Amino acid sequence: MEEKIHEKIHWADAKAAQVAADAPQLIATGITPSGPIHLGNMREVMTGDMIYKALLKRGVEAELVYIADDFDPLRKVYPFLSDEYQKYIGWPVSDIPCPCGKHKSYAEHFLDPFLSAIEELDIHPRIIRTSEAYRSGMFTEQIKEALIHAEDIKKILEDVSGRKLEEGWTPYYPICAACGTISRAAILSHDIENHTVTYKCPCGHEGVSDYSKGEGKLVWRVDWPMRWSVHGVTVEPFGKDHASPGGSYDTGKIITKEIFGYNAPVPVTYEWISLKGKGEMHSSKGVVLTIRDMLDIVAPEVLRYLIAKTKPDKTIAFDPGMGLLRLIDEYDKAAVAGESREYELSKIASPQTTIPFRHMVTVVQIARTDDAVFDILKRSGYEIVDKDAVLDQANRAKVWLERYAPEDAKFALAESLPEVAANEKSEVKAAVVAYAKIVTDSEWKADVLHNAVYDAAEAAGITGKEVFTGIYRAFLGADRGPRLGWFLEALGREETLKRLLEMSL
RNA sequence: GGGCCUAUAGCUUAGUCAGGAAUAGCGACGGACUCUUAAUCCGUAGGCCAGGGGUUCAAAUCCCUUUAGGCCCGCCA
Repeated sequence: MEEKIHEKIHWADAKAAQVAADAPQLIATGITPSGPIHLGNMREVMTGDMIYKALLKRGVEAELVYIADDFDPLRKVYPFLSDEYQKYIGWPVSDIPCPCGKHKSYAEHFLDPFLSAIEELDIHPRIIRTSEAYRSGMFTEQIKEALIHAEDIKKILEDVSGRKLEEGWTPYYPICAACGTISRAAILSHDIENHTVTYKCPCGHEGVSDYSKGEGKLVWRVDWPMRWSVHGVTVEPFGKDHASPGGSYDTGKIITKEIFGYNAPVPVTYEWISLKGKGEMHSSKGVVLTIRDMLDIVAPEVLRYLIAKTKPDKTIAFDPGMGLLRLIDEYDKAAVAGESREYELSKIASPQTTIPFRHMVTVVQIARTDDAVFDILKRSGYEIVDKDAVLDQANRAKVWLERYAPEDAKFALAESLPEVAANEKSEVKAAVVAYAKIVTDSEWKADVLHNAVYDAAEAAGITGKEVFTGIYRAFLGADRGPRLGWFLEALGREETLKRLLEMSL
């Protein structure tokens, strides 16, 4: 009897259930720091982290590592680089000078902000730098095997991917002692005893490369399966580009088995994240929202929620405008309900506020100073538990308004009575002034203030709409604005009355 | 050219592996709160499951095909 059980299993738990529970698991993630590390890249690390947490929850021993592929060569002068970088093309990014001069290398320049960002996201992997791994000699035996079995590897690559490699192909690329590039140098001889090869670089230089000292690296399609075997990787998320048949996972699976005697990790393929209206994110094309950019406007748990709620094989079209507000609302709801698995995987131990982000967006547009933010919030009945958390949230709201908010989410408090209000019809002016009188002594509460509008309108014999518009014009010079009662509550009695009474002139 | 993935309500999406009455959220619409004004609560509508064909008692689900978009096969992680 096949009963169809439709209990919802979160993708991270489903993946975690695929691995052996009785053996320690190593989840590997990795990115090449050749440019700004963006939201799309972050999906890899977050995906790994969620599976890691799902494994721990199942009681499986697990570790998360982040492998920084800083030994990869710079491929071209990206749009964000100066032309001077032309001369570093082909160099390992760990050996290229930092663009800003503050970091040890080009690689660290991009790695540093990324590593601090993932800390904020409550992701704490062990960091492995490929350049250090190669130079430590930990791959020596495997590189030796790869060189010895170059023909076998070549055959696997040709069979599985269906392409043709040139005569004399080897999986090892030395770093040329003369030009510094990881080039397709021809390997002339291999001294197994002393783990060295002699090569002839396209630049003309002939030299010796000692692979126990990291004087060269394996080509990606061999490098990857080699690392699985050395590090003991059992689960690995990677982009869909690696996942196609004949792609590097397919070839890696066979290479790691036949050359290195190791079983390929459980694959987790993930889709790209695109920017709504702007297309996919590519650091090389300059279409990028870095993780730092994101954390400037979104709390880390919300970012985690975005990844947690979307299965890895689904494309995410991220909308940093109104879509972001929706996402935050959705997260807040999930947080209040407090029981979904998505929420569990998203929440982190960071300081929280109870203030809805949408409200904060209004508040920061009224407040001129940080202190004013606190005053307004207190007036609106919010308890300030953690001042720093509130200020963080206020800053995110400000940055959001500045960079991503659509025009109709923004308003500006006029310094004095706007012309459009001064020229208001006399009935409306009278009603607005009447409104001011009604609320002068009433309780300063949003719903009270809001309802009083209707009273004033009725008394004046005009519609509520006209009074609303009149009041918005008085403060914003616009016909619409944030929900009035809540807006005035935030603004405060004194300022409200002062401005409204100017309408009587 | 060869291979693969994706397509479900206006939007986001569950369900596809193991075929058995189409999920949910947002939005829209309607209502409630003395109330159209970025809130809350309640309710309603909205889908030939991309198109076509087939297998089956039964298809979003399996097979074939068409269309649209994406990815890989250029050693690029």
